[in-house]
Parts: sequence; C-alpha cells; structure tokens
Amino acid sequence: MAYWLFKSEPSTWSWAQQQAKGEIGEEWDGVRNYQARNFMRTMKLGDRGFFYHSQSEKAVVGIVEVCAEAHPDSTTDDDRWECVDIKAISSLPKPVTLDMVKTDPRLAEMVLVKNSRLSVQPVTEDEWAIICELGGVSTS
DNA sequence: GCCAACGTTGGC
DNA sequence: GCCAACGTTGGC
Repeated sequence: MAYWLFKSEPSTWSWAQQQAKGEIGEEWDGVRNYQARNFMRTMKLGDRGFFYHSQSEKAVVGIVEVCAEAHPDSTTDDDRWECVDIKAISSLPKPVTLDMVKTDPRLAEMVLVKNSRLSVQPVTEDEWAIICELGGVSTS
C-alpha cells in the first residue's frame, strides 16, 4: 500500500466538509498540476493519505482512504485532468503542524518541506509512521 | 498583505 | 525547443 498527502485550503474544502461526506467520499477535483495528477493516476483503491490544511492552519488534521481510482475531473471539460475520490477515515487526536514537521529531523526530507506548493504528494512508510506517532494515532 | 518559489504559457 | 512573462500558491 502507498501513502499520500492531500493539501487543501480550509476555506475551499475543509476536513469538516470531507468528514461530512462520510463513506461516500468526494472527488479530489480542481487539481491543475501535472505532477499532482500523475501521483493520483498511480493511486490504488485502499491507499491511505493524510489530509493537510494549508494557509491559516498548516497542519495534518486527518487520515483518508482512496475510494475511487483516477477518473476524469468532473469540474472541467479538459480531458488532461483526472482525479481520485477519497473518504475520511479518522481525525488525528493531535494535529501535526508544519512547525512540528520542520522541527523533526526525521521528516526533513518530506515533500511538504521540500516542495510546499505541490498539492498532492507521496509520503514514505517511515514518514507515515512518524506522523501517526506525533498525531497520537495507533498504526496497528 | 507581501513576496519568494514554482509551474505554465506563448512568442520567437 | 528555449526563455521571458505571467499567474498561483503558500508561508511568513
């Protein structure tokens, strides 16, 4: 299984809105960046991801699961753009802030730190475990 | 609200 | 195919 990170401005699409969608999940649409799209194309059903709030909050706030593999983005007629669907799994007991990520030397190589503008990013298994630990989530 | 970093676009 | 101009993003 692969791990990812989905970034969103809370004012555009928040974790609360994502959670309200429940089991049905929601299209991760609106991505207009080739790198981000390419990552979504490689995602498989059941892959896990972090939900990150950018701008004011700057913290990983929840865990999501890919519930539909890449398909055309319904918000555009441009067939270059595809997206996956994701559903909320659980909130982090303790949100992991960007500050905490930057402070932890084990997370220095995270894409979140290295390329903060990329809206869909891969996360390594190690990084996944560390952020779960910092967030108070059991990884079992 | 500013600005740096980055990606995309379009003219040549 | 290169590169300058422009737009967008996101941290501060």
